[in-house]
Amino acid sequence: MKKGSARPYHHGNLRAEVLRQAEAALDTVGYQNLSLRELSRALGVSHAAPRRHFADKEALLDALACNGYERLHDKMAAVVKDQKQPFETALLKLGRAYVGFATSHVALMDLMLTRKHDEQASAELRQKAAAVYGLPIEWVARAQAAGLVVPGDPMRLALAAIAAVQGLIVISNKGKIAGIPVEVLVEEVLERIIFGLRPR
Amino acid sequence: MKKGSARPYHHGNLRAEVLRQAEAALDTVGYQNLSLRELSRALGVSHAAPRRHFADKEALLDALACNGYERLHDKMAAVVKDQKQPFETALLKLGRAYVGFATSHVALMDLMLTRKHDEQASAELRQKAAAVYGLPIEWVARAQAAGLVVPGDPMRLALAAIAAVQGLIVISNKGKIAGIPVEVLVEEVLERIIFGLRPR
DNA sequence: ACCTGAACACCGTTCAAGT
DNA sequence: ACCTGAACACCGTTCAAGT
Repeated sequence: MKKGSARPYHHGNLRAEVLRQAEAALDTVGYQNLSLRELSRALGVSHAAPRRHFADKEALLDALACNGYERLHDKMAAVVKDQKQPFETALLKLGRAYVGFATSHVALMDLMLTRKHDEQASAELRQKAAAVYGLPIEWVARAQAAGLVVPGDPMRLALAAIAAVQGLIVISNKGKIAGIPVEVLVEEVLERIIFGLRPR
Repeated sequence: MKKGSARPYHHGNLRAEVLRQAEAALDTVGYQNLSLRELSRALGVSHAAPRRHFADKEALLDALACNGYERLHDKMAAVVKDQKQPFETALLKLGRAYVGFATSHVALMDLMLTRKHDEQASAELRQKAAAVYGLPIEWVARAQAAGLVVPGDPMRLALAAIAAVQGLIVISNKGKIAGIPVEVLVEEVLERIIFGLRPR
């Protein structure tokens, strides 16, 4: 193989390539240990090249998290596309989708949660994260309109369900709690919470 | 040579000093950006000195997290010391204590949660974390014995409450969700979950 | 416009040597 | 036993220069 002849000077799609490579590395090294220099090396590019597309490491992490929230939202929105399914079904499906994403993208989810609270998080990231949490809130509001859920601020009512699902993921280790898969536990927990939301 | 001096070089008990300095730095820089060299500098000690007491940076973080779980457990155990208080009261107090600790030690809590899942986390850390989660489980078991909670595995029943409290903390930003203090929300959420645990 | 390569100021970790 | 100081192999970031 001839040195230097393997790649054109202008990579052409470096931004996308860096993101792809970074996410691939995420699950093996964790987001803490992502190295811009190592990513550049893996892509056969100088260590300063990514700078053209990401102002700094934070910007790359932000873009990764943003992309994650986008995919998570798409996945969740898809399972509640059918507006005619029962409220309980929709909420369970949303929980399952969230948990499914979290367990299959552990490091990415970790990054997403961490960056969402960062002072310097982009407005885009905040907006994409809010869209995810908006889905269950919307369904609670819908259920209220149908008289299936006690009256009150839909956001505050949905919070028990959202927090529980989020908490299960945080507490869990490699998708399990005390040996039981989170996929199983999320059903139990959500059913109990749905019961607690019923008009008395 | 018999020494009257309590400190061999610079510090008598470097281990304790490093831990203290590290926790002080935690809330200003976040656990991600803790630097052993900077801690050493602040303590007026060589950058290699802490190594005598902490095998590596992970060991220091592990010790910090361990210490955190110990204090959290003490705080939670104290509020349920009175074995005669009602089940609901005890669970609410446990939730408040957990949230109170988390909101007043944001960076430390972040570290504790992260390290608990780490492959290389010490057995001591795991045990101390488990003790914390054992407290609400114990109270669910107690309530079951009194016929106040539906039958079933106490751990799985307590999980909705534990997960919800944990989730509120993770979702929250600087102790608030949508502008509402987590201290307020945790009461609402726990009351709803307690309702869901009642025998039907 | 996009990328390189040297330079700078930091890290964590190791280790022979000092006290 | 406890700590130092130099050394090593990494970082992220900056910037003049190349294509």
